[in-house]
Amino acid sequence: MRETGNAQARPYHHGDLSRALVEAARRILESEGAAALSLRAVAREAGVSPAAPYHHFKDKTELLEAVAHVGWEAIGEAIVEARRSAATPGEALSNIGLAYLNFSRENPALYRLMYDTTRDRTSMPEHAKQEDSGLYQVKSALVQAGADPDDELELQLATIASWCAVHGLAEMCDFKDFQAVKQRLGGDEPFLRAILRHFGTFTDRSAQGER
Amino acid sequence: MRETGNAQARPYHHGDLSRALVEAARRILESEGAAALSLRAVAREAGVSPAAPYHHFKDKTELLEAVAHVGWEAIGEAIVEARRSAATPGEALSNIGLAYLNFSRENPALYRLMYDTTRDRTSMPEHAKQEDSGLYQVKSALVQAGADPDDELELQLATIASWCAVHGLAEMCDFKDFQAVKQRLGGDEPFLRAILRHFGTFTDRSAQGER
DNA sequence: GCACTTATCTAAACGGTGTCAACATGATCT
DNA sequence: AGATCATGTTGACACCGTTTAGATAAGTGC
Repeated sequence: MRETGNAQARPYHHGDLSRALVEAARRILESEGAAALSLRAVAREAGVSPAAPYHHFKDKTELLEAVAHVGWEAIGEAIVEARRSAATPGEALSNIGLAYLNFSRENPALYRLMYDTTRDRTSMPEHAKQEDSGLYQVKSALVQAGADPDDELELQLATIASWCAVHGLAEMCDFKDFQAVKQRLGGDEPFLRAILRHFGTFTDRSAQGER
Repeated sequence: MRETGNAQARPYHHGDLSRALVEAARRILESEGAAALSLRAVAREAGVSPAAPYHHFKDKTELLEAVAHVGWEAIGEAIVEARRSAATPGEALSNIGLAYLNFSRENPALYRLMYDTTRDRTSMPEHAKQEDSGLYQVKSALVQAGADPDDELELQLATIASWCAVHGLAEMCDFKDFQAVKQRLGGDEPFLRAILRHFGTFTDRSAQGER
């Protein structure tokens, strides 16, 4: 009954709350920050009682994980897109890094939430393990940029290093201490590119030195 | 009055609570984790009422910052020591990185707390800005390892990159996804060394390729 | 149509939290 | 001595995550 309007199933009397809750959470995260993201606030924002979410998520944690999930999907899409639009393999690598960083700078609270939930489980988000996911695109981009595809160990090390480096940069890139350097380089993006270039794993291995 | 026993000033009737609170917090952090670190729990552990801490710290945040502070001091000392015990400039660089990583692995909850509080202020901990602090030792170690001391910009970029990379690795190094690689390399330390070697900024610039 | 089951939501409560105002205590100073 | 001020306690407040019990509405079988 009712128009099935929004594409996905809307099962019972309220409309599908779980989606509404996740969206409410994202809204709060953007407008008021992580400190204001209480279960009760999310329920309030969605117009239901504080206990309602417990019929859709066993925990506050589980709700946050759902929010993080959509975040990982979004950043994954941004990465595939960034890679596709690159001219050279070397550019693809730095584009991936830049896409990751742009996402984290545009959604800082969401990115922190994403990372906190994955860190609590001490394991990569599920997407990262699927070939088509956009997160482990780094590995194949490394190969295209000149890494030896037969040296699996070396490849994994380079991938892990890339991941760590770009995550660290994502968390620190807005530190005030870097402002002077940023200005000297002419803005945020040149700064990020410069730092990426210092990470061994984001540089072009095929020797013609991009850009 | 009373024996001045523990070296430092113990001003009023209880003994100096602020130090006791910080130590209580560290104890809780180690034994029960960050989730259990409430102001009330800290007060309980220190044997005072829940409101007592407010005469020494204006906030829970301010108490946590004090805890983080002693953490930064400790990691700084570990870094100077690690650098001192290095034979070559290249070894000094990787030793610094490794000391940082060892500290974060031995005190995971404390390290996370340290980083969370500095991140909330979006600026490096104060120690990092002092020449003798052990944190900006990276810069001078880079010079000794072959970086051009006159190119201030390049030097700062390399330092920032090192910092970001090692922080990212510190946060991710216990991910289960890396266990296979670790085993293949024969343990945690070889793994960490290998990743460090992939960070452009931690490699020896003086061309003789350490180890 | 009906009863019955099941999913969903509400109301009310519990223990825990950060914080504050009011008050008590004891050290220090003149 | 008394006054002052730093330090402590008590008790309250609003908010939090979570659970229990009960209301309501949708789907299912007759």
